[in-house]
Amino acid sequence: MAKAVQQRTLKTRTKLLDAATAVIAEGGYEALRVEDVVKRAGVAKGTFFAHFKDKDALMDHLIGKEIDRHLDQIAALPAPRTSAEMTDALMPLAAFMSCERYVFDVILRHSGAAAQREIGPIAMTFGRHEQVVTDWLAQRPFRTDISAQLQAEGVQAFAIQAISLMFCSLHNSLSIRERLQVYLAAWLTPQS
Amino acid sequence: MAKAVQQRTLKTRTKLLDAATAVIAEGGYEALRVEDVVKRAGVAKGTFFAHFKDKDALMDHLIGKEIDRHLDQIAALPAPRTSAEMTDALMPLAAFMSCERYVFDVILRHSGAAAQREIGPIAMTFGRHEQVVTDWLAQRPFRTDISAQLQAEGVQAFAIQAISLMFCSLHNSLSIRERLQVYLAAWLTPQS
DNA sequence: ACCAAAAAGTGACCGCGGTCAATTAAAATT
DNA sequence: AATTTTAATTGACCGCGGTCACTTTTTGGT
Repeated sequence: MAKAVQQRTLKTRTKLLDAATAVIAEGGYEALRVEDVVKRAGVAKGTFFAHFKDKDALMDHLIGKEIDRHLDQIAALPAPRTSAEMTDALMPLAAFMSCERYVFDVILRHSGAAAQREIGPIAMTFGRHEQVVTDWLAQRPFRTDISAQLQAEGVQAFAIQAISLMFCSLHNSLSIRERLQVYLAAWLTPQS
Repeated sequence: MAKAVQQRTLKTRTKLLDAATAVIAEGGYEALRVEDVVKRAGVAKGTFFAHFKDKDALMDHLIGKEIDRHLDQIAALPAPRTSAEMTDALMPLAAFMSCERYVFDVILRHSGAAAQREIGPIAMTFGRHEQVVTDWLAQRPFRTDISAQLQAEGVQAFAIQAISLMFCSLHNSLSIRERLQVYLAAWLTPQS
């Protein structure tokens, strides 16, 4: 069996990823065209699709990597003691997720994988995110009537909602931070 | 000024919508091709795009209409007295929203409109949904430490989350109903 | 009834994601 | 070293959403 992958493959993949990163640096995620990427990488179009199932898979990879970077930062933080602290801790990630409408759409599309086999980078980060928040909540329980895991799922749901409403003209009076703060307070420290 | 729209226009529009409905009835939303629709309607391709900004606008219209139908049913219901009753009341809508992965994606993409002018049918239904739930909550408060409006926003966030996780292999042990039931109980009737 | 202006409709064309039979390069076998 | 086998790459091609200069139809004014 040994090495089934050739170095050539890795080199091509690196060229493609570097080219994609450069294209995105110039025009953002939405403006990325596969044809631009392959031209820049100096390979044929078909080669791209031998490395990535489709354009979405490339986005999944790149955006997933970026989310992971933010999660590294978040995981290194001490467990927040209040819902306000938790809001602050989650904000950098939320800011990235909302940097482009297209990026947010890609994230939502990939947040859950239909089949066990197809769990991609972004879906992985959602699992990781849930774990990080669950660990926080296990350390410093905000409310005790429901499990930390359930609370973490709620935190995720509210983060999505806060970002969604930021893109909505009917509800854009509050910033993501302000809205998330209100949600988390109501969810993690109910007063009745 | 008088009538700027000709009957011809309405007739063509009807033909397009009927054709689209027929195509969807045969192969579902995801399989809809604009070319099939115009062929069936007996008009040219360009005509389609004179009536709908793009394919997404057609989907927005058709799916929005379907959601509205469900909201009519829901609005006619008496205000639920428990979170379990609310879950039951919302389930038919949730079932439609999750009938196809593609449909759910379209709904998420259109749930908020970027500009005030561009509020489409689906975005309207989200406003209406929020209003219906807010009215319920105002009648029979579940918790009183936060506003009915805020509670309604949370209900929406959890409904989305419950559907999302149904499409996710990592979390598909529970049905939408079971998961939504747990969420709403924790959100509307916290015990601490 | 006639004509000019406005509205509606047409279809060849383009952009771009994605495919696949053919080609080339690398590894395995003799 | 020559040959077979397997992996990687290529680019012409396709499908389908979307555009636009042009034609046809309707309308409103005279």
